Amino acid sequence: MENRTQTSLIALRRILRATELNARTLARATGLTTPQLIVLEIVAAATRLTPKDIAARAGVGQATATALVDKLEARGLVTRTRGEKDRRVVWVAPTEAGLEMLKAAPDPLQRTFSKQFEALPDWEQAMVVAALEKVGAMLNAGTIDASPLLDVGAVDRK
Amino acid sequence: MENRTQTSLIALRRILRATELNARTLARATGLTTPQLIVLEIVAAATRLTPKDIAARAGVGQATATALVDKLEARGLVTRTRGEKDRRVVWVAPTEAGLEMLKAAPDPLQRTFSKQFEALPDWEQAMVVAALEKVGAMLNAGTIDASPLLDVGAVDRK
DNA sequence: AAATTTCATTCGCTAATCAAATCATATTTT
DNA sequence: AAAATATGATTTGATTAGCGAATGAAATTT
Repeated sequence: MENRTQTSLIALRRILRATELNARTLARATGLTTPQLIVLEIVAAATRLTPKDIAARAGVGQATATALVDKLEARGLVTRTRGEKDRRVVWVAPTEAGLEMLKAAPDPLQRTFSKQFEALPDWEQAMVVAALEKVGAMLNAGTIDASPLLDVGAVDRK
Repeated sequence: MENRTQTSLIALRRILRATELNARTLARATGLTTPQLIVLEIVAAATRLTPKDIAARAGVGQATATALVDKLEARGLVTRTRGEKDRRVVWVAPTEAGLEMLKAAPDPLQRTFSKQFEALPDWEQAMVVAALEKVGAMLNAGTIDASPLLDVGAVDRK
């Protein structure tokens, strides 16, 4: 019974796999790619923000954010407006069409999850929440102090 | 309790985020990109297999698998050999250097997770396993759970 | 022997991503 | 005020990933 670690790792992978597949399906359904959809969600959630903010929230570079906004703008899902007070900034906002798109194609994975989660008995909901938070904490603990470990480095450095 | 759904979704996102960051860090440490590393892991776990197998296990097209093997071969991490019996097939196998690379830079996320998981009291291990499996099942309920595709190397291979 | 299937690879194309350079507009210093 | 510096967005140039269709080579089937 020692490979519970294995079992949990497999379960984790299955979760990752499911979300990955979901992203692709969703992308195909909306005609948008995953990164584009993420940006659209970010924009819609904030009602108005700059490319720099988008980059920070999406975890990509500014150049990439600009490129993604280009795509969305070309599709009429977001608009760009020069800042009045500071003309260097650009405000990106969702259009009606953009909001519609999100409403029409809500994240099916989230939907499925929510629906099933809410159907669980109370004790099981509590268990799932506790376990997920535990796992999240464990993984994040790793990322933070794993830096030295990661620099096993020079493996391929020149 | 509407809130618990939210909480669990947030926890899930945190887990996804952690794994994503991990992939990037790891890629940087090894000098390989994430897909390349995945392929290398698959190859190393199987000791010898065809591009077709790789494609199936990595969940990408055959053409993409070929391209990734190209990169790894150019770096001297894997070798290609024509099949003796059936000359259409190509056997891809890890080189010493390839195995070294994986040994030198093992997946830190898995490491951290395993370590912390094993430190948990028995009841909590059981809870985490149960919850992760539950979540996996819930997420997969929506999609068609392609079992062969789940066969992603290292972790779940003997 | 001819047709079909099966693999791997190549080709053309799109998308994501980054770093560095560029351009326009503040803000700060001298 | 003029010059220097800083900031924000974009452009440019490059690499990587990925797909589908076409190609080529080697079985296998008819």
